[in-house]
Amino acid sequence: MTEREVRVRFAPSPTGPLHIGGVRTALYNYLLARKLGGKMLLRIEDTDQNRFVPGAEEYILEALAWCGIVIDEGQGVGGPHGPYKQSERKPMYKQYADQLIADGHAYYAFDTPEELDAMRARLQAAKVPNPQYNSITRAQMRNSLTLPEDEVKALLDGGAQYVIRLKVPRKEEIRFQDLIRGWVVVHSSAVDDKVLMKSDGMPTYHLANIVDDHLMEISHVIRGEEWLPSAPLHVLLYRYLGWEKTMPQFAHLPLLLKPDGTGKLSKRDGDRLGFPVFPLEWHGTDAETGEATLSRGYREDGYLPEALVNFLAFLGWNPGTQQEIFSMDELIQAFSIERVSKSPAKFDQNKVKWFNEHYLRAKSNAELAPYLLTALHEHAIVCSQEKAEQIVGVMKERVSFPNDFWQEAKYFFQAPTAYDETVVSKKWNGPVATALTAYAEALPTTPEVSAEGLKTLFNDTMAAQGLKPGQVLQALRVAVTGAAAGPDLFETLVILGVPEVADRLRAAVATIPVAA
RNA sequence: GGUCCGUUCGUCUAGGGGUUAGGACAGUAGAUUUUCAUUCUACCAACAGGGGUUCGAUUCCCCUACGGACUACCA
Repeated sequence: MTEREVRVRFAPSPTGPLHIGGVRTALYNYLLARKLGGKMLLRIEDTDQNRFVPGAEEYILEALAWCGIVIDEGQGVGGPHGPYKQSERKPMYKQYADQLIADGHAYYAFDTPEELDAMRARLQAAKVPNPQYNSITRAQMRNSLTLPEDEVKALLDGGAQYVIRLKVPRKEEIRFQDLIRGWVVVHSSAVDDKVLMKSDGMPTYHLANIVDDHLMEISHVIRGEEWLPSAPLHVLLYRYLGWEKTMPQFAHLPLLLKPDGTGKLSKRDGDRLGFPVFPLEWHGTDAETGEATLSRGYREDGYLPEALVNFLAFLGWNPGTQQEIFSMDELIQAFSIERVSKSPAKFDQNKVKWFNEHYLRAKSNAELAPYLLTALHEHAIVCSQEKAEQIVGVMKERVSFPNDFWQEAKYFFQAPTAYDETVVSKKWNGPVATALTAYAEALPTTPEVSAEGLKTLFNDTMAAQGLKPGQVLQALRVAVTGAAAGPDLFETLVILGVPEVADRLRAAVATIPVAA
């Protein structure tokens, strides 16, 4: 390949929310495009009108944007090769099917679904290993290869329903080089006479895909492994259409597998597995019952897009170095399609979580504060930006998701209504209660409202009470927060503020009974 | 069933004819910490099996097993 502009495309079907495997496919396409200075296209493959799902296209656009995958050309962006939605390109495909027929590489088929079923049943009964419409069986079917010319003409003129099928040669080795797998060789007898044009006048995936990739000057086709079996068919199409010289290079990505059992990760696995398989939340309807369904999304679950992207990039690829943390720009620099592995990868929930914690901790308090503020707002709690930043600052080391901030930091806004039993029973007693009362009294006199200042005051007060700080510390935390564990206690007190701490101490001493 | 693809620690993977088979996540233990978490340190843990080729194979070849994808007028 010399001097050809690199143009890759992500071509999903709008049949529902884009799932995480699709996001990875898009990501690899994007990384390659950027790495090689090429273009990333987005094409919507909606040739199946029955499976169209409203909102799916918008979802795809939003999900890619959230992940930071930028589309250079295509649906939602525009460009010189539009339209980028196949249903809007419908009139463009027929001529290529006609050309194939004229060249003897395709033919009309008039078989009804019932006739096709009957054929398959017949072959099955005859123990034919692989029942298909092919170079052998087409001789027994009703098509323009078996029917007299005038009858075919009459059928076509009479408006009979027909499809156009590719005439796959009987004995031919079809080979192509896959960027990830090397040479792949398939015998043409394993490929059936695929339908190219459906009876509703729409092309099938195979035709539309090849025509569009050609017209859009796609240089690399990077897609999931589920397409590998039909790649030989696509090679045939390029050849018969006369486009073999500019045929894109293929790269078939290994699949993403379910973390538990076996099989590829599917849209349905979401709730069952307890983690999202979609980038964004999806409001759908159950196909059977028609009831509204809600599928979790990484975004709503509190994952940072950079964490998801970093994790996904490493599922099936690695740079060959020990570095694991990569920003999008670093991924672009390091990416190469040759280093994509051949074997499928199981989804690892722990690893995504780890990536998320990493990116969460790397964020500034100012960046994190909005997450807390949003939750606070939902609970009608007013909080300053400054205080929110302080809180996330002490909390970010201990949470996995920004969504956890509210839950973990509740006591900054609400005085405890219950006190941790274990600590109370072990650490709470008369002298401790007295000492805490003394501390509450002393607090307003502290020369310095800082973690250091409050700690010094605490130590001095305890000394005066004849107690060691360690004997009272735990009780202090429980009295103020209700919890047994949390971030640095004196930092917490500073954020709470002296008057509030003093109030809470008095309340605790008044409510917690002293063991006899 | 048929065709195709795949197989290194529990998971993601590095490596590659001669290595103590490396890293990360998880797990375990310890250190630090007023606590939990963080952080740090250590430990645990793998070349699916069988044949070749070779002085030598986890690495190359073949077979078997296992896993997966595909096998629609769905993509």
